[in-house]
Amino acid sequence: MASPTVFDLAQLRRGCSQCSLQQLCLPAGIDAAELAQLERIVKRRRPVARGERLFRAGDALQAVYVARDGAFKTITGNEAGEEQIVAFHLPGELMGLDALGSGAHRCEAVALTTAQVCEVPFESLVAVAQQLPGLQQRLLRVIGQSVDRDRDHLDMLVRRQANERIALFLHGLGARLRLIGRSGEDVTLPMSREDIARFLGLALETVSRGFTRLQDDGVIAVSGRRVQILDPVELERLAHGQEPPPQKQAGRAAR
Amino acid sequence: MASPTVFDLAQLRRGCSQCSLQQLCLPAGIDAAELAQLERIVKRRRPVARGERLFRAGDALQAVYVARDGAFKTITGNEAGEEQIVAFHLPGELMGLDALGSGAHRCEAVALTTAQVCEVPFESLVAVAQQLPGLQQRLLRVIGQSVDRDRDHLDMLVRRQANERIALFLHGLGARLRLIGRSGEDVTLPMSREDIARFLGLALETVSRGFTRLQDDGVIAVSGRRVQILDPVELERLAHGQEPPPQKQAGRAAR
DNA sequence: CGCCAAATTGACCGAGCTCAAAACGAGTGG
DNA sequence: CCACTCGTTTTGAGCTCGGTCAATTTGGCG
Repeated sequence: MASPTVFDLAQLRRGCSQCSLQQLCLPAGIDAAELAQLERIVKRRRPVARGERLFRAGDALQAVYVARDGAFKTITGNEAGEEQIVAFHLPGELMGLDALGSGAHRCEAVALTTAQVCEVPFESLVAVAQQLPGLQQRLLRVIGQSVDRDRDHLDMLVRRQANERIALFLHGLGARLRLIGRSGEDVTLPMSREDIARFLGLALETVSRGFTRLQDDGVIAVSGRRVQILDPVELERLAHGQEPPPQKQAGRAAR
Repeated sequence: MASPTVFDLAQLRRGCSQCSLQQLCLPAGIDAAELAQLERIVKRRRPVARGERLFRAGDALQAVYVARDGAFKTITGNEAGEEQIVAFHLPGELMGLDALGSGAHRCEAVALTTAQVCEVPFESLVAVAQQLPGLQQRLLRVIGQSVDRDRDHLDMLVRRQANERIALFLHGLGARLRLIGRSGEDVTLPMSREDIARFLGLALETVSRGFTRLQDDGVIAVSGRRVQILDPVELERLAHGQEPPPQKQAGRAAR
């Protein structure tokens, strides 16, 4: 929305050295010569359309992926057919590591919006990492960060009230958006209420009610997928399980 | 129980090449020369007592650990002070990888029973892996398997009924025990009901009731921490969300 | 303007949490 | 061998949070 979305071939060709995610993505902390070697194996793909899949469950591990912009969800199909959301992926966050254990993907990566994706053939990545200690360490760290996000997700699901989960979700999303230089206080959610519900282990109605509650309490302002964090401090309090103080500034009594 | 538990110094000194976990642990799939190089950096520690900690939250990443026998839990402290159980670790399953992302441990590893532990200094491990492609791949795979277990845990917690979680837990534990050559049908649980509850995101009373229910239905026999799987097929059905058939063989009507 | 998907709101109900008490088992000491 | 204690586990009873079903409302788009 903010920037023109014309099809910019030049931008498409830009390498890691000019990518705004350089400090967050695999290239972080390796020197110029090493960067060149990494760049040689990275493929940049043309835009991925909303709903398109990078890989499917059962696919052999060919490559790992990083979005330059846009957003993805990784999902697994419950044997009941219901889809469960494993993670959301923002730009700079690696996708495809779920195949490390068995060599085949356990989930599918679906684009939530149109997106630009870098693809790194896995064999080449491992081979290059073998030669470059810096990249090797970087790779382990990126994997670790992905595990950390999974852990945060887990913390969100265990023994937490619905409202707590929702606050935690908004809080965490804001923090990650700020990391990639976007506002964490004025967010246009790339995912539906149903996606959020399936991520948080709640019914979609509960998510909707939670949003409404936060709005009534003056913590956020919601308009469809646009969410503004009005009171980050209070949001953080709620995320950590504190009940809202009995009386609040915004008009809740007046319905 | 089966083998004498005298303090066996010789066994303590035995290297990876004679370890029964060789096929599951890091050494799997690397050749003899490589194995020797790995062995050089592995430290074997004397027994760890029940309740002892391998590392604490916030500790810098020094080493990763593998139990040769015994069992561990990794826990994180809820800010509320309540401990949340992140994972249980059986022999051959790596511990300490939670520090990969930030360089510091996010959780603590606590021994559930007396245990024998191998300690692998992390820096050395990475350095050796740098030189040995086989070990490098092995390391990534072991990390991946650990992520897979986390994923299974997550699947257990999201949108699953209490009874389903419990069945899934027993089923998964049995499968992992069978992998290390122990019976999956006759298990002495190393953890308390409370530990299980904190792992499954349930109240301990709910876990206890779930066990009783499974016993009443003739699926398992429970006696304290001893659990026998009487009907593995039915257990698997329950684990996958199927309700028990209306009429069961065992006497439930007769209380 | 009308259509369809997404989101909100309402009403009801049941799984599972909480509080409470009893039963059990493993030590410990007389 | 029994009595006593302490921790773990089981069982019971009631209530609440959040799921389910259903009816609107909203918003995007042809």
